[in-house]
Amino acid sequence: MEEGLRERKKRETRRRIADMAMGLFMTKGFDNVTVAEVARAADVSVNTVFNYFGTKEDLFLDREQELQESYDRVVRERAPGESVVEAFRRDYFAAMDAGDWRYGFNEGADVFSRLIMESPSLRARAREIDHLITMSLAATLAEETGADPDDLAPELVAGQILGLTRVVSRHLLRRTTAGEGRREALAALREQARAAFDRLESGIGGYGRRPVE
Amino acid sequence: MEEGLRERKKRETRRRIADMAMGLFMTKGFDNVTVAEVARAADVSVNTVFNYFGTKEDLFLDREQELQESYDRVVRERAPGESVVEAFRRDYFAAMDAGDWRYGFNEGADVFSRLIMESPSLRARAREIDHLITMSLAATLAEETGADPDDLAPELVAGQILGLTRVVSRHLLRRTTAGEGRREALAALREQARAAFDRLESGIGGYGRRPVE
DNA sequence: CCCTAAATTTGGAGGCGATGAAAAATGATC
DNA sequence: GATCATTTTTCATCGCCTCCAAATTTAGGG
Repeated sequence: MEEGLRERKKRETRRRIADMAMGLFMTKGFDNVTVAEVARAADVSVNTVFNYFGTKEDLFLDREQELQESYDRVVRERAPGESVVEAFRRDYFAAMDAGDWRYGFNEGADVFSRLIMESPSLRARAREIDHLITMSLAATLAEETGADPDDLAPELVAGQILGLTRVVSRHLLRRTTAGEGRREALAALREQARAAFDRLESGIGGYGRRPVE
Repeated sequence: MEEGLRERKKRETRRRIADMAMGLFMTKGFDNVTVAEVARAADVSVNTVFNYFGTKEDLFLDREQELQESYDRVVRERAPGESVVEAFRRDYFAAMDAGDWRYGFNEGADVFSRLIMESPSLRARAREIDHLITMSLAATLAEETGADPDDLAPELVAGQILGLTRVVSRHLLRRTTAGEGRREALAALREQARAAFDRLESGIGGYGRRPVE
């Protein structure tokens, strides 16, 4: 009894709902699709949709929660002699080469991101998830470094690192959206990511220093 | 015709709605107050409430938008020879001494913050405002430093600085909520804020470096 | 097979935030 | 005081979401 009929049907229903929803969102935009519409397309009742997904937003941002585990692993599996930032730098550049979806480097990530940007409720939910992921990473950092519970460093470091990846990846979206070829945009991004990580490592103490008159 | 009766009444109505709303929110919690309730308390119709405030959340977070201008000024009015981070450090510590509400140092900021934390929709809206403020600060930084439009430094620096203030200020809330006296909590916070700004200036390049085996 | 217990799905009623349009009230203007 | 513009109200409606009870489906044992 590895997997009963019940379990399989549940998994299938969940997937059918999510797939139908994504299809509708992609073609019509998130706010122009009602939950009733999704339910009809998936051939279930509205209540069943809310049975599997807490909110309409979760229909769209289903996979985002997996990121949490991914980032935690980057820290935990960093190499001997490697700092946390170095580990993320390595992970980020590897993701660029591999077209990893975690940082928005996959084909079609632009459509996905644009849909989020265009919907206030999706933006809000995405930010909430970002925050949860940051807190999770902070907890992992605190555990890995044996930090004091009152030490703010883990939370600050987590915020700075993830903030960096989000800003840099968002810039890629801006460029491709502006019509620039994906190839050139990625090449330019590599340089900007390098500079960003460098600045993160060496600090921004002198940034924008006003000259003495 | 400095100010007609019309203008005055509008201002009064707006204020009455905001005040009544805040009073209800404080005593019953944000999610336990309906817009209809606010309207009744302010003696207007529901539509009038939405006439003055775009959403229910804006009833609560009315003043937050002023922060934008405030942070921009910190950058623009930094002293000769002073870097951006130094200017914010100075502003932040001055605010601590003055009990400034901008960073949550005023009396009663804890109640305010707790209400935000406890309501998902308020949290979401607060984060959206945070993001807008960060983007505004980034634009100011770009202008002040004459940065290239493709330079990500302004956005990254803005995010790091404001992220720092939010994390540190949130820690004060955690401490006072835990029962610690405001006096001691503030004293401890000073040291933590100093460490946080130092780390921001000098970078986190070596953070969490795993020892070579 | 049949029966029962448990899980899943459904329908219906309703609350709440938000929008839109037309009617009513109020202030401004001449 | 009549007229015009603005503001407020009323009324209708939509969409997300919750709660509850009834109906359906599956699991497991006789």
